[in-house]
Amino acid sequence: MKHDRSEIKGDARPNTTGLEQLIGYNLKRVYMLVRDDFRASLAGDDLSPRVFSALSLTVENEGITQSEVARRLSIERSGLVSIIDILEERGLVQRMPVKGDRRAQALHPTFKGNETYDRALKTVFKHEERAFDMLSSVERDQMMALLRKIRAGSSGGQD
Amino acid sequence: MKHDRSEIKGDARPNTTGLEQLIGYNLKRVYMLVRDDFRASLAGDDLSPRVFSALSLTVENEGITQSEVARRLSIERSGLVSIIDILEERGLVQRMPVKGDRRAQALHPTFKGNETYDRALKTVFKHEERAFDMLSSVERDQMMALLRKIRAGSSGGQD
DNA sequence: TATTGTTATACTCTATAACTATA
DNA sequence: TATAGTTATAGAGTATAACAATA
Repeated sequence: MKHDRSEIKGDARPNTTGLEQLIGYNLKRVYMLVRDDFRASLAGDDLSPRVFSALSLTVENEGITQSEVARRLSIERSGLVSIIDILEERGLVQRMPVKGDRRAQALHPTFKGNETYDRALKTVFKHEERAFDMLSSVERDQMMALLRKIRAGSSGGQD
Repeated sequence: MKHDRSEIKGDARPNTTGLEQLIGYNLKRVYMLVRDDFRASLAGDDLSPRVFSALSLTVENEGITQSEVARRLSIERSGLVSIIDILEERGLVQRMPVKGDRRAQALHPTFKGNETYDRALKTVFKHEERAFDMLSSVERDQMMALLRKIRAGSSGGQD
């Protein structure tokens, strides 16, 4: 039997075993911490993470199509519909025809959309400041570099 | 207007703006990549991430109560019930009475539970090897250290 | 044939509230 | 009063399959 625990009493087992030794588990816990703070931060502007990210891509890439947004966020086209619906109902984004391809819908931010995004982005910067304030500037750069390296190294993790 | 895009044509905008500059967004994308590979890895043993983590805590802390498992995983007690149900139905874990507190249920791994965990843990190690194989040994240690520092620095992120 | 946007549908994960039996 | 386990329920978030219009 591999798990002979007869010599270990109660909780004396070191946390070098089990979940805590796994990078993936620590990654999950950190992701959840950061996500919760992110969500709470943007709740004031009534923006969910999904809606914020779609707004961001629209503002930063005026005229982008829905399919392209879905591709960049790695979600299904079908799932994006309700997100754009929300942005359009709130007057932050407009669906407009694409000349040359009558299937596609180009997404354009409204003035209010740009304003809302600018405000939200400031909120997000404050959130990042808070969420990672236990890291030094060098450590944050390290973190970003490691995350980018993992994304670049995983097949299909480009965008 | 802050977002004057008149001087930027098409997609020429550098990706130092928007989502890609955020640690949180890169964290999310990496988490999703790793989670998908983790899930696919354990699918062969018919274990979801949730079930695996509960099994892990049970094997590593024989006699742990449901409430304690929920606390350590930062999920609600109510959500744990179905997870333990699955483990018990599959004969991997047994609910047993706690002497001195008749409200509590102590969780004990069965022989099969220990076996299954050992096998699953090997699978998970292979998954981690694969998911982070673009990082050097030093970089993996860096990553782990950074993640632990973030958890330690966030209020309530101890366990 | 393939792609865009869309709808309908279902499934996973999780949170909340309420209940019971104990403490 | 507070806690452990449980049930019922509802809400996100996401994936799949199918469809009409267009390429």
